Amino acid sequence: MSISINDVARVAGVSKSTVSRALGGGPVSADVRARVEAAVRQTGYRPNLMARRLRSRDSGLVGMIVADIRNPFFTAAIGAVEEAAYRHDLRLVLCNTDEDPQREALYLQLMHEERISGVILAPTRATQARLEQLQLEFPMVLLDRAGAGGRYDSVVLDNAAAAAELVAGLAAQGLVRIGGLFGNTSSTALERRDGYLQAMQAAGLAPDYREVAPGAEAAAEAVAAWLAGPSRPQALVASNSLLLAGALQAVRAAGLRIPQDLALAGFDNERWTELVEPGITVIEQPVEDMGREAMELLLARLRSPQQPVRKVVMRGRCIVRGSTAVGRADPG
Amino acid sequence: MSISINDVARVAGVSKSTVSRALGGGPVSADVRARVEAAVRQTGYRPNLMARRLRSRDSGLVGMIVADIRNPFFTAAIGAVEEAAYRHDLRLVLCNTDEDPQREALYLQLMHEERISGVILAPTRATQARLEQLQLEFPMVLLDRAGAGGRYDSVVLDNAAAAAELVAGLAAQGLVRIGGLFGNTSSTALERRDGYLQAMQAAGLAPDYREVAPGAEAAAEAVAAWLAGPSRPQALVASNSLLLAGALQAVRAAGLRIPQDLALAGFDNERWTELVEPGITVIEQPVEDMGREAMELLLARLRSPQQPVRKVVMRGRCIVRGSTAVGRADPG
DNA sequence: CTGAAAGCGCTTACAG
DNA sequence: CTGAAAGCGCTTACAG
Repeated sequence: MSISINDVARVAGVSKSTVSRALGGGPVSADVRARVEAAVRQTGYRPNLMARRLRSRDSGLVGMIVADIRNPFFTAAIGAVEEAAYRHDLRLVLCNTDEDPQREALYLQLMHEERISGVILAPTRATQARLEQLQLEFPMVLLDRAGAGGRYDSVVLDNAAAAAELVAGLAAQGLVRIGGLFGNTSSTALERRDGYLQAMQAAGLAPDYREVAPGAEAAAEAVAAWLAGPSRPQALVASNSLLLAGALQAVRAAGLRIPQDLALAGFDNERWTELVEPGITVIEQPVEDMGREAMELLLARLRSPQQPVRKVVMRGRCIVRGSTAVGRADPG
Repeated sequence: MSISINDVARVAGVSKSTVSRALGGGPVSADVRARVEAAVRQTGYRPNLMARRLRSRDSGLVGMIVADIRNPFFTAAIGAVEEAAYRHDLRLVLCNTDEDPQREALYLQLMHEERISGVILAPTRATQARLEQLQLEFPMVLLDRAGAGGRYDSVVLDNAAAAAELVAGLAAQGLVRIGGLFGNTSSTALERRDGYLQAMQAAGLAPDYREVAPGAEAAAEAVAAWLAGPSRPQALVASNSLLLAGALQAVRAAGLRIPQDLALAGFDNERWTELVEPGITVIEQPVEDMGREAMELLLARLRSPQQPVRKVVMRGRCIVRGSTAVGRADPG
């Protein structure tokens, strides 16, 4: 049997109300406080959070639902959110949906059953569409994937601008057949595709892109077929680091040289993008800031539920490396 | 105000006991079951898990405490554990300690306060030492880091054998100054170091190793100094993928060729180890299996608390790539 | 098969 | 400052 507040009360010789107050930092006499503290030590008492939360109607829990825990972008975001939660004395319940809308729905329901204080979510497109009509009982902040919708606070990258910057850089080097490789589950990929399309049009180039499942395997397959096909691109822009890795894998397998045979650029400044040769040109996302900011938005919303919806758009940083240095010497 | 079981009972025209039974799949008449289900739909009722857990004394929660969420090994392990938890209708509470023993202690205490059903832990050495005397109220399974201790079920790699295999491979190519690079926080690193030492001795070679904080930055710094020093190694074995990446970074910065100037090998078959040129020789860990197995051990322990302690040791697979192909043509 | 009652371990008005 | 009482939303013996 577990030790309860009653045991402490008995040992300290006070009522359990008083123990509760002493533990909660309420107004108690110094003598009582000392006796309670001694009793806690003596009994090894640890409060039961289930009971505390049930009674106080505050779960002290924050949920985070991400689409792919194996994507380093999300891992880094989780780390930042966890850190922030820890600082605010909140616990983080993590859910991984593997881009499955059904699991997203299930987890959102579960969050409700947990009477969670708030949720940070990176939804699939499918879920995103239904989010607007959803009547949630807790505040939610969208991270990385927000779309145009307006009901939720969100923190995202300026995806279109970032993708456009990559394309513009390639076009400026005289490349013409610039292909795009985008995930097919996130609004983020959609926005990057739009930025790609706009930049291609601005450069007077004909777009050519593929949308694939957002993992390295699917990307490798798609790119392998693409490279073997009739309209081989001169450059490829991939919309996340997993797609980028898959693309690189296919390029290597095809025996093509980078950047002479194919220039390559993508998203997320993973360490390996600097370790391969030549290094890969990427958009670096301020992912730690994004995670922290998402938590800040959530806390602000919890404090004042009625405040206007905020959308924080962050700027990516383009890191130019050898993979796009066409016509120049490889700096690697 | 939230909808409670009382509201459902009123709408269905039965007592809340009956609602509870109907929802829990207990013995109720078909008529009542239908009415309860209709009432649930009508009211939009969702059970309050806090209350349910408090009463039933079963949290349905599994905790996972890892040292570094940014280490892909742990990310993959988390994914596998989460998947298994999901299948068994358990929720996963994730905690990240950043290799900080204080946070480990805090989280373990928290797990108790959550009345968590069980915990999967990858402890630092500091915590590991104290684990034996700890009197936990929940079962715990050690993942990846177990040491010699005997009180807990665990699933680990045969670390010494794996490290020895890497060293033997390098020694077989006539390399003499084979350096080791190990993390300074985990028993895993310790075991890999021991495997390294044994293999060096078996090969009649003088060991030379460094122990560093288990991150890429510290590794890069240490290796940079090492390479610039008087006894530059001919080969380097790194005990995880972060250290390996840091080492590679330093090698690149020093302008050395792999494997001619320096052979390189390490742990964890991250995708990038195949994408760099030459590819890096690594020990692949069956990380998904390890995560799944940890959950299996935990479930078995929950079912029969008195069963003997089990330690599952898994074998790594050595994947030989160009980074250790000294004296042969680079296969990359 | 169903309901009334007790109780899980807390916190929080309410008196004093 | 302290205690007795009520109650958070459930589940689970206990009767019937």
